[in-house]
Amino acid sequence: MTKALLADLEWRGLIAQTTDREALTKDLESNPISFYVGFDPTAPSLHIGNLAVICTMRRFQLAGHKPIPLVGGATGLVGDPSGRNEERSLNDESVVVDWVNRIRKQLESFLSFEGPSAARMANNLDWTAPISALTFLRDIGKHFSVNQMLSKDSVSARLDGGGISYTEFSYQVLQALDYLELYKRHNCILQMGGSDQWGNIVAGLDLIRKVESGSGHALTIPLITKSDGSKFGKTAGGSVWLDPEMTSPYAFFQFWIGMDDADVEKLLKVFSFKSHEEINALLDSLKSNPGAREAHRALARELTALVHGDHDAEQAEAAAKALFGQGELSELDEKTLQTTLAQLPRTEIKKSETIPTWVDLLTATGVVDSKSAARRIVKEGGAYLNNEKISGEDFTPSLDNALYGRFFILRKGKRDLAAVELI
RNA sequence: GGCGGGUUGCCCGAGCGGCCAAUGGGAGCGGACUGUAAAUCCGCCGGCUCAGCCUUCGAAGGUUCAAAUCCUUCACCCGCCA
Repeated sequence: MTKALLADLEWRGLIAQTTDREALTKDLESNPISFYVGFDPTAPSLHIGNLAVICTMRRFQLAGHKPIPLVGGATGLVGDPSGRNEERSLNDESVVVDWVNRIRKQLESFLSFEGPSAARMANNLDWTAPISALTFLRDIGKHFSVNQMLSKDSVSARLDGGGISYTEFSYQVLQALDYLELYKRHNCILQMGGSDQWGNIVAGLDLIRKVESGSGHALTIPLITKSDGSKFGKTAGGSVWLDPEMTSPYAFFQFWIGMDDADVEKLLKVFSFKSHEEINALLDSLKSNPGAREAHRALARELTALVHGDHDAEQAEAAAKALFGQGELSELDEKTLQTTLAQLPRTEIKKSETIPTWVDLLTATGVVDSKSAARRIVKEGGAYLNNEKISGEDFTPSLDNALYGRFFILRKGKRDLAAVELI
């Protein structure tokens, strides 16, 4: 499989750009290499946009290479200008430290830290923090030509647009230093990243050449795009996060299930660890029997399991089946119902108090922004209680409607569900 | 520093004293069709104690029975000149 690694990536559409392809192929095929991918802590969690490169890292490890996931404890304090037309606002140091820890933990679950190709976690704060400003300017800065720095896409875009601070302008130097450090410490000879990272990665290669007379490789993967032009990984509710507290496994599962048919082929290839044959079989099914949605289901199942574990993936799928199945909700046993509802947006009311109207309940779950919005849903005929359509803006569920005496399932439209528990 | 243009609801963008919660497009939402898809069609799309009321058109003041629309000051953006 090692030999076929790049070919496999190619087939999956995962290669945007590489440095000398032949040299890279040769290095990958002759020996296991160390390679790194950096993740800056810009939020408390990684999101689905990070997943393609994470999966790619995993593919490299499965092929016998040694991953160095790097969390940008230092670079996260500075801010990467790549792909942004505005200056980032700086986050508090304590916040970044917290995010570093959380992201490190998330990354750990995708890689193996044992065996011959064990992964090794890195944090660029380790070597960046101790450097004095003078050392930095004399030993590192001297190798950078401002002329070249200005020509990078990430910088020139900003020169034309909203401007750039000295802080963010320096970002590429820090990232270059990371590559140099990892090259020196662990003989890391490949850096991967999203296609917007090309400039930063190449800056590192230049630095390695100048300081160590060494050489390495760069590989970028394309930005995942959707066929309708909208941004992959964004939903109405915002980003799809990998943290189950921020995006429930159920919502995560639904994200994949709801994908356009037109995008499924690309997504399966990018994200699935199935063999080419298996993937092709799923794609055949998608063409011949689209209504069955087998490819969607396989994709959702596999990725939810990868990110949240088998158990949560099964729960999410079971929940989907229960809530969207043709079966009666009342046929679900209490325990299944409870675990299913646990993943939905929810609210609680006291049994002793008067039950609020459907509109008030839905508003309380946060599925709609305002009461007016909830009223509109009722007026337009998109309001359901326990999968049965209701009407009348003042409709109020009664205790008799409660499943097992304590649950209401509210539905808005076709697939937006929320749970109410009577306590 | 001088002169001119601009700042409108999630985004783009009309409106230029009353008929304006504000045209149109996009996004989003609901319905129909279908497959928890796409396309299409229909409807909705500031809030609320909802046949009424309240708060919006960069900010603050002012004129008027009445202002997003007129005046003043301030802030930011964009052109031309220096």
